[in-house]
Amino acid sequence: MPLKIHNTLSRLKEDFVPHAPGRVALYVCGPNLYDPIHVGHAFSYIVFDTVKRYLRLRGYQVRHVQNFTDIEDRIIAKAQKDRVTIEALAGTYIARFLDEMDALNVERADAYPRATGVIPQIIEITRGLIAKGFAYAIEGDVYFRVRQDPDYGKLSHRALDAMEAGARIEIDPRKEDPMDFALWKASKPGEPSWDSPWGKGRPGWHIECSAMNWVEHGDQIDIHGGGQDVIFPHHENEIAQSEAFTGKKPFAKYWMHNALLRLADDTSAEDKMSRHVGNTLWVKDALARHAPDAIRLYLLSTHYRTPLAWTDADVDAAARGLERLRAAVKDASPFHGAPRDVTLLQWADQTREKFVAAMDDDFGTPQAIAALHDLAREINRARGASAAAETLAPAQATLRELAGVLGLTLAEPESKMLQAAPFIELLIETRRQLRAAKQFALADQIRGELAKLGVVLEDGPQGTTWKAG
RNA sequence: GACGCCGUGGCUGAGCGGCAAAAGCACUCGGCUGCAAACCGAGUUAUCACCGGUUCGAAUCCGGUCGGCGUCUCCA
Repeated sequence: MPLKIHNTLSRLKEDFVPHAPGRVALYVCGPNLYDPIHVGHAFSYIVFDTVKRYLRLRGYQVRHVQNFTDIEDRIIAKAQKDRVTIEALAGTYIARFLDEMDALNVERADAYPRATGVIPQIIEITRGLIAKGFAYAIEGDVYFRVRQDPDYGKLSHRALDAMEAGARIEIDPRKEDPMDFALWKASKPGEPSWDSPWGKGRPGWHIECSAMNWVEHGDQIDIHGGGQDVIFPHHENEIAQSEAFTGKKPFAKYWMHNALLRLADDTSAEDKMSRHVGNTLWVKDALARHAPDAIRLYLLSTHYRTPLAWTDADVDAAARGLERLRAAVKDASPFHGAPRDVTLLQWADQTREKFVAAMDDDFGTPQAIAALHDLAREINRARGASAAAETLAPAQATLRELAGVLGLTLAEPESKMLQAAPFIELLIETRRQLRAAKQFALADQIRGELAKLGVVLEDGPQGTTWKAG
């Protein structure tokens, strides 16, 4: 069975066949560096991190490129407001971005090109487009001539004439068509600028992605990803520029767009999370409240093309579900009573099949997660029946591996009570002796008092363990 | 106005023409335990928004209604 991917271009699920067998060129839209990222961004990056991990499980060699847009109107404005250079501003947010991605177990991309790093190529593409009649220069600006591109609108499925009716920005009378967009903008005094054949200026908003793709991947790529909010105009324009410049179609074979995360606010109205609207939850704040695994499990529990409204209560519910998966991969029982049982192995194999079938269908993470829960239950059941370690281990390895495809570590959360550990162990030992002496009232008191301090004791056949509650 | 998306048990959320409508959270009862927790088992909440149609058969397809949402040069 082939992997199927929903392609925004065709609005259909298509069999995935990359240009080069076994290799995938993946480009994911990265952040504009004028602010930290919020969990909506993180959702997109987690989705495509999962896509990448799954492609690898499917045997593909993936080259993943993610851009940093470090020159743009808002960045310039923010840098001026903060009285720093755009380089310094970008550097600050890039460092923070990488830290936050690491924390969320989002694998690093193979390359992180920056818009300001591809200025010569941007100029080259712009010149090429002018030479081919796809662009024109006016007073230091260069615009793309949308009427020259008969395919314009094919990604967002819009007709040029229909769009003009809804245009709500002031029309620049110098442009041949209101929909023509800037490839290069003449710089205003005090703004960062680069020399070009059209005078001092800087890139428009869309051209940098065409240039970075061209530099990192070449004329054509396999998968281009991003949020649904950048389908138009950003990706539409990117296609127009790239295909007009290289003459090769399609620029990207599969366009994947994740639905937008919403944030339920106090009035219970749910709006798209957006830096412009102001209803954002910074990744940093989300990480302060929730474990990375819980955040990922929560975000992936809905299909990536279905809108999701973030609530802390739902993330907490996901965290409790995560506990079951964690419990299943804990150390196997050291008892050797039961014979090695093949039933559990069959469950593991079946889970792998269900997982792959779910992910093959346009990355069906909700069903993939359900399969993981099914396997966890079987493992726990087998352990409850005193299954031997060698029976549990292969199934646990499968669970770990598949959870890993979703970027879940299943690691115990870092204890904030490491300092207290020796004292807790001491209390546990004291309590063990009390229990041995049937002094249950005192033993229960210790357990109860520790619980109040956020330490949960669990008595098992092999003794008592504790965790931060 | 144009182009789309969504409405499934208390909550989250799969399924998208035909096995008893996944899975998680919550809840109830039972097992295990000195008692708990964790885990396991059993179970309760579903007129699949509403109306009509197509079909042997629809949550799933078609038409309409109501409600919610996205994009239409700020946006992951």
